Amino acid sequence: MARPLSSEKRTAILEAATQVVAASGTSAATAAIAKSAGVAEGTLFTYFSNKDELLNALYLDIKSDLHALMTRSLKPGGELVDRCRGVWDSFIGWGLANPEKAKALKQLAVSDRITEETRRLSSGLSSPMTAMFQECSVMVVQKGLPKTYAGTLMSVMAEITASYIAGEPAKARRHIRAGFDAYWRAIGQ
Amino acid sequence: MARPLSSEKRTAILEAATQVVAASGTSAATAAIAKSAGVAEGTLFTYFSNKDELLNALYLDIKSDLHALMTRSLKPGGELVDRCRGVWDSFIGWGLANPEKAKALKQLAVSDRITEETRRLSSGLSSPMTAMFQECSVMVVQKGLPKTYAGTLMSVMAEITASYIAGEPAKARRHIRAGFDAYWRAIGQ
Amino acid sequence: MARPLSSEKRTAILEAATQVVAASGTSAATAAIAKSAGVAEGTLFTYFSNKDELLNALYLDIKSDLHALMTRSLKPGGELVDRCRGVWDSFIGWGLANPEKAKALKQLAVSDRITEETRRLSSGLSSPMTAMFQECSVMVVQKGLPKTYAGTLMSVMAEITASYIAGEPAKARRHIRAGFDAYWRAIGQ
Amino acid sequence: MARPLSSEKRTAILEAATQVVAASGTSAATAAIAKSAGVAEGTLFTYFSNKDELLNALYLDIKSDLHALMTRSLKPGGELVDRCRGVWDSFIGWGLANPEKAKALKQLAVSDRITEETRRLSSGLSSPMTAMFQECSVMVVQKGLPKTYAGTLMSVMAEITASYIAGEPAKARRHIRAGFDAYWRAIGQ
DNA sequence: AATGAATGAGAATTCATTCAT
DNA sequence: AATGAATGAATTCTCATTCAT
Repeated sequence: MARPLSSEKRTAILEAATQVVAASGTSAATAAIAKSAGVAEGTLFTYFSNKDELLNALYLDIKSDLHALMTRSLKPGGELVDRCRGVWDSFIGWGLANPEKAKALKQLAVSDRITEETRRLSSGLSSPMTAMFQECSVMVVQKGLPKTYAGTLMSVMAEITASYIAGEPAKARRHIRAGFDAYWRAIGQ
Repeated sequence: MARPLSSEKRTAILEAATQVVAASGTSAATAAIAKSAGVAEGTLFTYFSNKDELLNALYLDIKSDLHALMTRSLKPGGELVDRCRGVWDSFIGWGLANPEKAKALKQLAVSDRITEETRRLSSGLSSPMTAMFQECSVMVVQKGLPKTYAGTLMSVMAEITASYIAGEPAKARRHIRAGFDAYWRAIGQ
Repeated sequence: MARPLSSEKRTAILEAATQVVAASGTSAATAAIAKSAGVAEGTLFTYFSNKDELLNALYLDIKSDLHALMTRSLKPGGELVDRCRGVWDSFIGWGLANPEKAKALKQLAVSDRITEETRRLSSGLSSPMTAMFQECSVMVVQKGLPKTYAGTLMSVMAEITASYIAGEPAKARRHIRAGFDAYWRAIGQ
Repeated sequence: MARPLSSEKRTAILEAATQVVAASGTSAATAAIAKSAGVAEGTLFTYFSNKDELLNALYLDIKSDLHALMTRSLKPGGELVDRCRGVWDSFIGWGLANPEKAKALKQLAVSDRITEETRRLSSGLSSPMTAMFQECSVMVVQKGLPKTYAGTLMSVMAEITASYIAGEPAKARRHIRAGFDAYWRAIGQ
């Protein structure tokens, strides 16, 4: 007993899982993840009782990271449009700075191994952001769109913007700006 | 000439694959697909030389189905906005009418088992639609967005619209209309 | 009914089997043999009721070919040593002229799919040769060796001679002569 | 350090493989080998990464065993003929004492799953024996035979001697003596 | 707690043989 | 008789998970 679970090891496993899932999808072998984390195959299972639990934890971990960043970048006050643009910028910036996390997240998002519970938990992560998108909901509903539309749309539009940037890194700034403008035309004022 | 390869059987396998991939993703077992198609495990491999070939064929098959419908719904002439709305409507209508195909397609689209070649083939399927989105490219480029933006954006916006409809089937009409209006604000005129 | 079994087709299958077994051993697929013979997969089974029967027939076929040649080259009369040398020469000549048959035969000889019955049948094939080796048996028995030693030894010594020739084709004549001389020292006078 | 790889288990697998390959050839199922070794099907693959590796390891293992014995029986000094006879005796003795190893070796020797590399490794196993056959090479070359003839011929002549002994075990001594005498007439003095 | 060997239930694929045409 | 699609048992190998050390 004695030795407590090491959070370093847990982190190492999650980081390794990010790389490996980004590269090979959710069918990545747990042995490959353990090896990449520098721990034994069996050790992985003292931190996560099975592969699904690991994948769900990874999903939450990456989402937390993303939301933490976006929340940090959300200075209260100012025009709604400016705050939204700030979130948009940091959202895309995160994807460019963390391509492996972004890729892993994409894989996890479509996997049926991520439970509804996990998805629910992840969407409740960032209250400041939630609040901001709630402010948007008035505009959005006036247009006949569902309340949560602003958040959902930003997520998918940011993603396609990121993929255009991946193809033309030199034009990143233009894509970011034009992408947000399109977004705002769709839902803003 | 012995028993000829039966296109019914090929179709049955593709249909079974649609169901099974929709339910379990691309990790679905070929045995499960064969069983669901009512053929022997080995028979699957007389129609598709291996699993990857089956998945790629399935991707093309579903895409063809979708594009065929959208092309049919594309009456030449008339305002660009009206033609775009027609495509939008039939795109979403197809997803609602073929939820399994839509779900399977989503899984296939993110799988790295679908080759670049297949993706290329599938995007060249519907020339009338390609032409329509090319008409959009002028507007889109004026807004600083990439040439292919109109098609890409419609695809993701239609998809989120479909998911809202799935949650509130009664409001389908409203979602479809409001969704397209948002789309057109983003890229149109 | 009508059409009788075509001996051409039977021959084609045996020839194809020779090639394919030479190349891939007795684990060669019957489908590969049929294809190489230019007949349908199923047709093979109207000529040979199963794979083992085909392999045994092939063994006998090749052995017959070999024995026929050696019997032809056996002119009656003359010294025993000269007749033996004649058989030796034609034995090795056959292997050099029919490398695929030789290779297939080698594979078949060690396979446990060739029955004892087949092996027995094959050794009784050439009576003139049997007679010659029986003449040898006197010498051989005087040396404390088993009666059938002369035939057995020639078979293995010729085979290693052939493999040396395969490595140094230019020295074929010398290998053939020196090989026989060694053989005759072992069992002759 | 968890359970260490057990050399007992490795040995058990190789022994099981010997039996099974002797009985069924190289097409023996890995499952059958594992079962016969008393380990799980998967365990075989922690000791040998695939079937070919197992077969090659088995080939080397049996050859080592054989060469070790023959090397042990090779007392330095004395006449060449006596040393050769010693090797001959122990070669045949090994085959009689280890019929399964002998049979498995025969199957492996003709299989194309045994690589050139493995064959090369195996022939370099016993340097004392190599040296002895090199001493023979002078005699052999004088007779117009290839340098390596002595070793090659002993191998095949011993093998046919062993098979005669298998048919008449009571006459083992006579076969062994007469066989070697024939061998020595062929290549000696 | 950490390790990694052991396990055995699948997974994809092959293939001899059958059988509808 | 000839064809080749259909069959399903068998094969090699993988992998999440367990468990002895």
